Amino acid sequence: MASDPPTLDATQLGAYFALIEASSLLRHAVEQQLQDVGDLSYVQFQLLATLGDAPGGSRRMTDLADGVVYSRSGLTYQAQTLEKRGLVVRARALDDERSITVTLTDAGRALLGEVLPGHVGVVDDLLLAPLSRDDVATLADILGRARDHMRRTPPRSATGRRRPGGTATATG
Amino acid sequence: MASDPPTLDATQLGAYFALIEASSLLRHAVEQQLQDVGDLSYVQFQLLATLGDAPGGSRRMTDLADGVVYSRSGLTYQAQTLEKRGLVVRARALDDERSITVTLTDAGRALLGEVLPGHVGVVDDLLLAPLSRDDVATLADILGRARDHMRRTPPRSATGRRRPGGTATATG
DNA sequence: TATTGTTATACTCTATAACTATA
DNA sequence: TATAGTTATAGAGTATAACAATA
Repeated sequence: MASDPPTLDATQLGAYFALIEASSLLRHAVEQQLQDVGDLSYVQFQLLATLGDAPGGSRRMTDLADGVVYSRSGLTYQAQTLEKRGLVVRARALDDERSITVTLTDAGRALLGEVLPGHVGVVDDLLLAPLSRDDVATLADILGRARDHMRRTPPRSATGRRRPGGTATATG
Repeated sequence: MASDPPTLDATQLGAYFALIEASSLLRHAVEQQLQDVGDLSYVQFQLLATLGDAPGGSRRMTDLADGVVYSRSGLTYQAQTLEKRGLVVRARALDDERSITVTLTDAGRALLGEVLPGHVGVVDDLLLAPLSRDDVATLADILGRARDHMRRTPPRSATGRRRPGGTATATG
């Protein structure tokens, strides 16, 4: 009658831990480089890079949030920070008066260009170096599927699995 | 004469982005569960779990830090927090008077047991669900190699790649 | 001198709730 | 009413530097 498998086998654990630790190490190294070279946090870099890929360097706030930030106020905070530094500009959207359009400035694009080579260098040296061409393709495929699945899967706060029994607080 | 490949090809970018986004989504979901059920941050959970795997539930502070925390003061902070909640105990090490041994308490182990099923559930539902058995094994292999490589690779702050040319600050 | 760990401090970031304005 | 975004605020976490104690 038990519906939850309470454990993972060794392989599953290995995949999970490897994912967490590899991404953590990579992210830490990348953050270091971005901070050193561009005085940017990773989130800020992601926002700039997202804008850099967008047509006209513009995106609505809501669209910008996508996979990068998990709360609206957090995005507002970062957008303000970037705007103060002159890396982006915010303006009301033309069609929808509620929306704000965030646009990459020349300075923002320049900084992106300054930071990018080193960024790529870190990813190259740390993540890609020990992997074959096939490995990289396989990794992209598997993790791509996992990511797509996670995107589709809603947070299950009120779903099934809660805590089993008693009180959760462990002392005071 | 160019030594830095300034870009990644589509596959490499795909692998990198998929890694970052998948791990970010997974981590966010797991953090939510840990917070809800055990009032634990991910780092705190990692520390408890590391102790749970250690012989006698004990580790020296330095050893505990390993892949989890990137500064000593950060570890001290977390260890204090966990100790205040009665989840771990700290005591001077027997052999080396400088060292502190951190030990999981019964309450700590209990909380770990309370949190673990849901934790596994999230990993199962979010990461493993869309993957075949082979995918998982492959993922563990590839990311395991990447992680091992990163562990061995020292941070290259003073190494080769710095910023290319002019000033990095983009405005003020 | 090098290592282990703590403290003080300052800062970044995130999230929640209340709020404004437009659709 | 629902959506887009901001503000106020509070809390968690992190890192640096100075410090004490042991090896």
